[in-house]
Formats: sequence, C-alpha cells, structure tokens
Amino acid sequence: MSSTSVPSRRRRVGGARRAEVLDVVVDVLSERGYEHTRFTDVAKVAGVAVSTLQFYFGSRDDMLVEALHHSTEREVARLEQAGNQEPTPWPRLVALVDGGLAPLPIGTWRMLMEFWHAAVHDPELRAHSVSLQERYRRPFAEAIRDGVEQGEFHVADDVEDVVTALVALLDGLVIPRVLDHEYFDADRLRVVVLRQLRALLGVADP
Amino acid sequence: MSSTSVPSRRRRVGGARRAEVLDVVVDVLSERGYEHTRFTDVAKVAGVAVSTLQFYFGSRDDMLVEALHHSTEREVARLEQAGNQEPTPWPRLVALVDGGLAPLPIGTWRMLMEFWHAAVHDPELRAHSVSLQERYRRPFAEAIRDGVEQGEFHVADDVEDVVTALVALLDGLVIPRVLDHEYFDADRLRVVVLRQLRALLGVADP
Amino acid sequence: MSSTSVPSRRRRVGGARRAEVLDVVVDVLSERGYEHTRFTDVAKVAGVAVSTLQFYFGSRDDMLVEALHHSTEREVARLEQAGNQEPTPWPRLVALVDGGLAPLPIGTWRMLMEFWHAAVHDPELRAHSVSLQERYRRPFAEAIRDGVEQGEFHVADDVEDVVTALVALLDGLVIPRVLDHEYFDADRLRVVVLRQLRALLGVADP
Amino acid sequence: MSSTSVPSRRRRVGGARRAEVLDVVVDVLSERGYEHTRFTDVAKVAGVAVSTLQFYFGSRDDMLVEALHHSTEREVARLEQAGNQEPTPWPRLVALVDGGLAPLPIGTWRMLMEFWHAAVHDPELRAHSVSLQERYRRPFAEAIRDGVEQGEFHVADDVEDVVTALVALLDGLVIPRVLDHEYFDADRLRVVVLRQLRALLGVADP
DNA sequence: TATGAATGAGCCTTCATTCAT
DNA sequence: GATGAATGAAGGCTCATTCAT
Repeated sequence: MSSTSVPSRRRRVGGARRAEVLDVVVDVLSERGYEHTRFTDVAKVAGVAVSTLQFYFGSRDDMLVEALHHSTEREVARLEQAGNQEPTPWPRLVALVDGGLAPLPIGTWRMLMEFWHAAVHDPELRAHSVSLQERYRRPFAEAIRDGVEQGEFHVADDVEDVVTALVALLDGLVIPRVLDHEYFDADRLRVVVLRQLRALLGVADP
Repeated sequence: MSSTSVPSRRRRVGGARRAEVLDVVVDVLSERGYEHTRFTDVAKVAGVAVSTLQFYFGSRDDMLVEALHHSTEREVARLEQAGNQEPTPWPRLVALVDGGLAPLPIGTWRMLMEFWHAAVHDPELRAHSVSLQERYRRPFAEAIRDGVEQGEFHVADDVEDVVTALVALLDGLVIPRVLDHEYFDADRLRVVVLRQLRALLGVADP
Repeated sequence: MSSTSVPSRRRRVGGARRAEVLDVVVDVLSERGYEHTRFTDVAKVAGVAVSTLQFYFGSRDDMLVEALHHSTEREVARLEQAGNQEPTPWPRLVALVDGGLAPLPIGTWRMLMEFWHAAVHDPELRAHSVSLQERYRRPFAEAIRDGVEQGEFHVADDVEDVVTALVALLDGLVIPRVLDHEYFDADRLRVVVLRQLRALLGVADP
Repeated sequence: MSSTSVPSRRRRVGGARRAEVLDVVVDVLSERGYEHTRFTDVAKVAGVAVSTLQFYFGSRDDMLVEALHHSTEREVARLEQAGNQEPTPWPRLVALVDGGLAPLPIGTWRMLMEFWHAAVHDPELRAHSVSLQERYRRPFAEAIRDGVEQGEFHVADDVEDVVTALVALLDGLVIPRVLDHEYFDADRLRVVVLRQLRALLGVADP
C-alpha cells in the first residue's frame, strides 16, 4: 500500500546527486550510529562539502531523520514485496519470516536498531515508528487471518497478539545478530521459529 | 553465578554519596540516553558539582559505562533471583518469563535498550554484552535442560537455539514497550508466550 | 542643488524591476536594520531569487549602501521641496520644521537612524553623511540668512551654529519617536520647537 | 536614585576579572558596534579565552546587552551626579547641559548611539531604554520645576515637553559629534543651547 | 536577464577537561 | 573530599559568493 514515501517538509532543493547522497547518509548512519554521525563524516564519504549537505537536507537532524525514514521505508517495502510473492497463507508466512531473517548486509539491521533507539528519544520519530510498525505488522496479520479463514490455521489467541509475538521474535533476533553474538545462527533459528509458528497456528509439522 | 561485578580498572574514590550518585546516573541515563547524558544533567539532578562527578567517576564515558554495568548487573541478578525461587522446571521457566515481562519502571527497559545500542558502537561494551548475555541465558537454559532430563520437556531442536528464540522474544517485546506502542499488552502477551513455550517444549496445555 | 544622486561606481544592470526591488530593499532595511538584512530577507519580500539581487546590486554591502543613498536622497529632496513652497523666511522655516516633524511612516525615521549608525562604522558612508548633512542644513541656513538680511530675524550667534542646534533638535526627536517613547508628542513638540526658534531668531510670538 | 544596577539573570559566575572584562566589552563594543563585536574581538583585547567570556556572560547577546546596560547605567549616574552638585535651579541646569556636552572619550557617545540603535531592534533593550530615558530626564525636569516654583523660571509649555526638547537637542548633538562633522563645536554650541534655554525659561541673559 | 546548485569562511555554542584551592 | 574558574577542541549553522546554465 501507499509506499509513497515521506511527505517531508523540505526536499525541493538539490540536484540529481541528492538521492545518491541520501544513500550515503544511510550507510554512514548505520555504521557510526545516529549520535556519532557528523556532517563531516557524511561529507567525506559522499565527496561533497558540508554546506552541500546542509543545502540538501537542512539541519543535521533533518538529514539523519530523512535517512532513517528512507531506509525504514525501504525495509518495509521489501517485506511487503516478499509477502506478495506467495499466494497461499503458510508459504507466505514463511516468506515473511525469511524476510525477517534474511542475510542482508549487517548495516540493514544496525539501521533498524538505530531507528528504535532514536525513536525512544525523539517524539517525531516515535510517531513514525508507530505507523511504520503498523505497516510492518500488516502482512503478517493478513497472512494469518487468511489462513484462519481458509481453515488452514487454528489460533487460540487474538491474531494481533500472535503477530506481536512473532514480530517481537524477529526483532529480538536482530539484537544478537547486530551485537555479533556467537550463538546466533540464522539457519538454525529459522527452524525453531517456524516450528514455534506452526505450533501457534496449529499447522502440522512437515 | 559469581556476581563479580564491574571488572574494570575504574577508581574507587568518593564517599558514601558515590553510590547514591551512581543510581542517579542510571536514572538520568535511562531518561536521556547515553549520548545525551551530560555531566551537567547528572550534576543537576544529583545536586553535586560537575567536578565532583569527575572526581567520582573519572571521565564521562567511565561514568556512563559504570552506570550501564551497574544497572545491567542488577537486572541479571534480578532474573537469577526470580529463577531460584521455583524448584521445578516449568514453574521456574514461568517465573523467568514473568521476570522478562514484569511491569517494572519503564526506565529499566529503556536502560536495556541503551545498553544494546551503546554496545553496538563500543567494543568494550560489546564484550561485556557477550558475558552478560551468557549469564542472562543461563537460567533459561538450565531450567529447560532440567526439564528435559526429568522427562518433563521434549525438545526437537538444540536447547541453546530454543533459549535464543525465547530470549529474543522477550527482548523483542521490550521494543514496543519502550516505544509505547498501543498494541502491546503484557498480560495478553504472557499467555501467548507461554503457549508458544509449551508447544516448543512439548508441555501439555493447562 | 545638484541632486546628482548615487555618486557610486556601482553597476547599472537589471531590467525595470530593479527600481522596484530597490524600494523593497529600503523597506526591509528600515524594518530589520542594516546588519540584519540578508539577501534572503530581501529576496523573499521582493519575490526574486537571491542571485538576482546579486546580479542587480553586486554585493550585499553594495545593495544596502545603495538603498541607504536612495532613501536619504529622497528625504533630503523632500525637505528641499518643503522649503521651496514658501517665499518668505519665517513661513519657510516653519515648513522645514514641519518637514522634520512630519508624521511619515515610521520606516522613514528608522532609516535615518540606520544611516547614522551605519555611517559611524563605515568610512564611505561617513563621507556621504557629510555631504548629505550639508544639503540637509542648507535650506535652514538659507532661510535664516534671508530673514536676517531682510531684518526679520535677529541672531546673536553664528547662523551655522543656530542651524546645528536646530537640526540637532529635529534629529534628536527622531530617537524617542523611533523608540516609541510615550512622552513623545509631535504636535506639542512642534509648538515648543517653534517657540524656541522664535526666541533664537528674535521673532515676536504670534 | 537607586543606582542599584542591573538585576541581571546570570552574574553568579566568574571571579574578580569579570568586572574588568566587562569594561573591555564596553570599549570594544563602542569601537566596533554591536553587530560587529565578536567574541573573538573581546577575547583578544581582554586577553582571555572565548570560552571564558561565555562562562562569564552566557551568550554573545547576553554579554553585549550587559555591557550596554552597564555603560548606560554609568552615564545616567554621571548625569545625576552632575546635577546634584549645584543647589540652585539655573546653575544645576547648566551643569546638566555641560554633562550632556562634556568632552568625554568619543567611545562614550558612540556607545549611546549603539544603544539607541540596538534598542530599535530588540524589544528587551527598548524596554530598558524607556526606563533609562525616564531617569535621564528626571534631573532636568526637577531642576526646571524647582526653578518654576521659586519664580525663577517662566515656562509657557508643559515642563515635560520642554525637557523632551532639551534632551532631544543634547541627543541630537551626539550625532554630528560621533560622525565627526566639522561644523560641530561643543563650546560654541554650549552658548547657543544655553541661550535657547534661557529664552524658553524666561531667564534674563547674563 | 535571471536563477539554482554548490561551496567556503566565519562564528557561536556545547562540553569535557585541567587546575588551583 | 569537593568545587569553582578557566580553557581548548569540535561541530553545527548562517550567509555571502561563485559558477554553470
């Protein structure tokens, strides 16, 4: 649905390079973290002057927030995409789980964490996190509801709560991954998560 | 178990107030976040001079890291404590889950998030996160292993992976809680989590 | 009399809008003050691009100085005009005083103050202030000299000093007016100033 | 009266040097003007670090405003002082006029102009200018009222208006003085001003 | 003629840190 | 043990200016 990105306040300045530079911002941000991303850092990597960044984005905060929006937007879109490939409920759910466990560049997951953290301390980002989470949950919820309606799934609890738990599980797995904890193994976890999910949905083991 | 706190070389100066002030640091830190906690902020709340803080803790980073250690230490201890109250595996697991879902002051959970985030960008903290996570996982792992040995639980996957998933689920639930997302409801989630857990462990529904 | 305005080397580029824009510069300048008038401010009000202003006027200083010249020029012309309407000395003086106390838009008076202030710190403007002041004083001096020659006025001091005092009085009244001090009342002041003037010139009260 | 200077908001920091430095600020300010007085300029002259100035005064604006207050305060006090030396009305008025025409360091007069100019664009300073002007006018008004009561002066207009005119005259003379206009001669002007004043007050020529 | 893109210089401000008391 | 004075380093921001179109 409406992937029509950010209705940002500025964004009527800058030439073609602006878009490229924004991607650089995302990279640097995921690398250094919100609070440690200086104009200088981005400027150096992007090969533009600091004042050019300000010309493009306004303030440092505006720049970082736009990068945060941009990248989270992209992730949600990626997930929605993943879900749309499969027509039937269970394979669709599996695809969604795989989307949440995919071996993407580590920066992707760090960015997520940056977003959560930044949102804790910034009301505007927190508000965005609400709408973002809604969109993030929707594909899961729809797949489960479809499965229930088609008699394929049998859920004892409220679907929303199941989604909350499922998403929390995927989000929670981001943490050991980003912190590079040894015990984390995406492939083995995938098995566990899916087994757990089958149990919750009353789907027979394969 | 060795609660050998703070393995650091940090000094041990300052009078009795030092301990009180450290608690203030924790509060301010959970409130403002690592990067936004200035000496001034703490000084104001604690009612001491900035130079006093430096006298107590050394540098700003030393102060914050000590606060991070202090509070995470406390949380792990709390969990170990919770597990020790119950003698049999399943009630012990339930107690541990309840420990992870407890309606503690929101600052407790924010602190956890601060820790994760800070650890991403600080090697020393990352190292600490490894040992901390080990201790955090242990009570869960032990309870499950006990249950398996006693024939009470039947686990299809590696126990460590089950623990990873379980802890990830609890950690992942910290996020909507801290971000104050509406759909989050600890009580209902508790039911879902426990049902999920029973399914994984082959424990009959109550 | 030579109204040889703007003795500057400043360029003469730009279309018909240039003149209109110059008036905008005057307005903005009187509103915001010399030091706080940015290209951006003028551009916004004039509805043109910043680079257009630079195209018209050159540098920021050039623009502002030209505006200062333009507006002071206009004021002096207004005064000369006022003096020329009346043929006999005393009515002419009265007209000049009225010109100095006229209820013009407040911007007019603020501009005067801007000019004084700017001239203090800019040698070129200071030089201009000298020639400007000369022309400003002249109508007063001529009227008084005429009155003396015609035996209508009797002056004990040097006429130039009388003019200095008279102009200082009018200029000094600009200050409470611009600062919007309550005690300032142009009508009542007019009576006082004229009485004072009659006393100095030995003119009988009406 | 109540020369109990500024009830400033900060001012509880800084050692003994603070007072000395404040005088430096006044000097630099009168020399360079409000808008062109940088921290750097003051720091260089005062021989302290920029951050020391900020430690003393807070922001650049706070520093300059305090300097403005400080110096205008001093001037008003000087005038009140001058008036208090003479017991009888006319000599007292003469002393006040002399105070307004005194050959003080040019910085004193430039400062006055800075103050007027700054007050035009800063509401807080404008408010201060009101109270300051009140105190500035008072000695003049009291001397005149005393003279009237003692039958020494005979005033046709409202005393306040006479004061307005007199102060305006003195203020207006600051302009050519600061702009260093050639025709300005304090001694000769003094004669004119006093003659004018005598005429207004019905005092016989000496 | 008129303008948007891009940039560099200059300055304020924040903040941790050092030092003397 | 505890604190105030003083400072240097670093970064964000404003703004005029240059350049290509």
